Amino acid sequence: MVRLSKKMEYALMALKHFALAEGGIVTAKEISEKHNIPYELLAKILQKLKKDKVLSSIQGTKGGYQLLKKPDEIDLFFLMHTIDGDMALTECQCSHNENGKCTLKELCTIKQPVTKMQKEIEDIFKSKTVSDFV
Amino acid sequence: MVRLSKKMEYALMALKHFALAEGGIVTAKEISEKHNIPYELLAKILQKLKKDKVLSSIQGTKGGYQLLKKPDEIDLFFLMHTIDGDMALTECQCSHNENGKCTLKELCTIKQPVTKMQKEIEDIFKSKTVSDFV
DNA sequence: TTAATCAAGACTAAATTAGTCTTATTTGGG
DNA sequence: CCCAAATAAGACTAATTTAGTCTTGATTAA
Repeated sequence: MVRLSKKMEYALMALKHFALAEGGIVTAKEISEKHNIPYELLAKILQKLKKDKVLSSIQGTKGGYQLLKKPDEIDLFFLMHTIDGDMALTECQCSHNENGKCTLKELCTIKQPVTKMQKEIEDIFKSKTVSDFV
Repeated sequence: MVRLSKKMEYALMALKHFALAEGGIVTAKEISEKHNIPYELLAKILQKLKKDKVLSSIQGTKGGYQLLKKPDEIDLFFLMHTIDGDMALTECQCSHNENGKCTLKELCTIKQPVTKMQKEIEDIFKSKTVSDFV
């Protein structure tokens, strides 16, 4: 099954919200309530986005988050890495398995064409940015 | 995370095996042993492929499976449906949720662009056939 | 009759994903 | 100074999905 994680959906919804706020400060609570996203979960997503320099944060009362990058500078491939970690179509393609952890090893007879397909799907994700979702 | 299921990998490996057997009868056991695929799991995959007219089966001793379709007639989109069921990038895109089961409902603000992206990814799957994996 | 095979469904286990809880820390304002 | 509202971070639990196993039965060539 090929599917965006809930986290990715939430991240996109949140980033759309930030984009529409046009640089203003927005709190996790505001986004959580407006879009019906579990607060704690959203908070962690925003923290990840901060860690990867997509957002900046302001602590304390009157605090919140702000967009650091422009919506059209945030592509979905980057976002997937930030939110979900490695994106790979099959186990043997992802980076932490390059050194022979894939149980199929040389027995796996479909690796090459899968790699090609992987590339094509990655390109789709790279070609989409948050601005496409606003 | 976007990833092919193990079942899809196994199905592709098995179908490649059938393709190379050029119409000959192949048993589940043979494929299972040669490619290190759990027998019972593979057996169920082959049964699904039979149900969707990709393979035909012959029961009894000397039995086995045979390709019914040509490798280039079996595209990965069809295969995903056969093996994994619905393929949808987000919950609200998949057919069994059309009637309002998606918890985000109208609150979901990213539906349209996701639908477009979904279409592009589906097109990639439709453009690949088993013959690309042989 | 027996052994090898497909057929089918129930069951269990493992892995992943989603969501919650708890305990800080920061900071503006009364 | 203290409180309330906010971010920060990690442990924990729950739910879902995926992978794999077990069992029982039917078919058929030798």
